[in-house]
Amino acid sequence: MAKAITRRSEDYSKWYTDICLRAELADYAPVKGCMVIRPNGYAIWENIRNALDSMFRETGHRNAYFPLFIPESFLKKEAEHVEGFAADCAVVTHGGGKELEEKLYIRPTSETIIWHMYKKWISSYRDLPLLYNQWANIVRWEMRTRLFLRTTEFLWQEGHTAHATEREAREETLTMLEVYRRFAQDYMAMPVICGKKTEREKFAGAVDTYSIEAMMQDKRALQAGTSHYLGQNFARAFDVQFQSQEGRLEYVYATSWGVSTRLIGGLIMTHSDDNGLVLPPKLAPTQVVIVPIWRSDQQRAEVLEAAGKIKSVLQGVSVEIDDRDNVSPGWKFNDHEVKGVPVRLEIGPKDIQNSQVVAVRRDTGEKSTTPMSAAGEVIPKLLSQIQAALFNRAKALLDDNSYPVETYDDLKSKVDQPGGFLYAHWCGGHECEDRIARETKATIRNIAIDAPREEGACIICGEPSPHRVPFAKAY
RNA sequence: CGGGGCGUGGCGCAGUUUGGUAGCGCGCUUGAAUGGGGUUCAAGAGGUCGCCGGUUCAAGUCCGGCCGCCCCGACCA
Repeated sequence: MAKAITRRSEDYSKWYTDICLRAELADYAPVKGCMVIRPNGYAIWENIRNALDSMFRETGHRNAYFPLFIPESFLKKEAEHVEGFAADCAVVTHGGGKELEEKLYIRPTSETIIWHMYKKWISSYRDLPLLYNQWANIVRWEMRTRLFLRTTEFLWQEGHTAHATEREAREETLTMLEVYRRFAQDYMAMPVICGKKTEREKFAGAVDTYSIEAMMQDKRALQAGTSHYLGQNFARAFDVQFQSQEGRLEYVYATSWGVSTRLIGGLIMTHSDDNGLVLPPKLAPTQVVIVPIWRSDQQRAEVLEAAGKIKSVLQGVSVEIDDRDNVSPGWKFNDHEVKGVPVRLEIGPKDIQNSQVVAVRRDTGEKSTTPMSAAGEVIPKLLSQIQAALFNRAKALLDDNSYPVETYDDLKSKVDQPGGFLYAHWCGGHECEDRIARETKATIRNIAIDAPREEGACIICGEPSPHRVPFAKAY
């Protein structure tokens, strides 16, 4: 018996790490806080990237690439931004064996260098909007790291757009938030709540930050994507003005938005179980694995031939035939379970005889028998059923663990056990929010744009509150 | 930065208390049988015990120093 995966009930955090390592998604790199994304993990990232990339294209964006190094002076141009990021940066002081005249920061995010360039490219309303995105790596010197969820270096996508009007920029911010919501729901099978971050939680340099927030199986929140309305902050800092149709000189309005490899952490903690990784079919690198079973060489040939036929019938489905001869079928079952392949097909001599195939769902473990002739229709259908079932299960967890709390004592007693999203009245004041965060470690995840109006009193100060906001502990 | 843990074949660990020929399990290689839920047997390969210094006839083990990683917390996506 190989070493078992730690059970969620025993140690959720250890379980998470076990999944990452055992499913061979990632491994620890020699540098503290850094990880290697292994092919199994990277293939998921590629699927995420491909899906998002086409959604970005459909909304009019183009990809570009900006450099890794940012001159120190750039980072200092926007006051809040430097305060938020400067301390978390890796800094290059030497190059080519000489001390540099100006230090180079490894980008923690690219607003500054991008807005430096936008100044060159924007002079008229005719140059707007600029709708750029880049896929890149960034570095933030975090104190405490966790595979995928928070690593020193990580991969992400950052959109940076420039607009002539506030209205247009605000629309863009919400459009991209909606893209993220749709992606989370349709591809990751991960339901999220959308809304605006509080002042305390917003991005350094933004006017408004919006986020999608998911609930993990331990009922903690995961901020899974952010979309910022930057107003004219960066345009002013980098002096990016344009001449409007009316001939006035105006500062450009900006947005930025991003998701990262953290999404893979979210994917793991949303769907996986004590037996290993569980992946939604739409993002699974291998959607179907065929495990052929044989004894004699003749059976081997027959079974492999049947497996090949099934594979060829499943056009548009990512199918792998596991024909390894050095491990037993039972070993393979386990292996693909740990690695999260959504559907396993077993084909052995018995099945050949009955001209059928046995299908096993990763999410439920349910076995079914399908006539080989029907596999072409049944299997794709099964994959979409799994995709839907995963979403429904996650949605049920989110719904079942979102509930109102009426008093601060109530919140305090429930924030750890049972946990979840605790909806409470809040006056909107920074002090009340801060006290709750300090004393309970629960933060306001976001404020729904269409939060139903409900008059109430702040659970801290008693001042009027127009609606409830969700408090939760977050990753 | 504070607290905890760990550094010994590829991986997981024992051995350190009481100094005396470096071990176990898994994996790997070869062969045979096996094959519908982590298969069995046999034979092999593989280690300057994190680094530097000291004590000693003799150090994985004792002493001093250093380095690194992981986990928990403060910071954050």
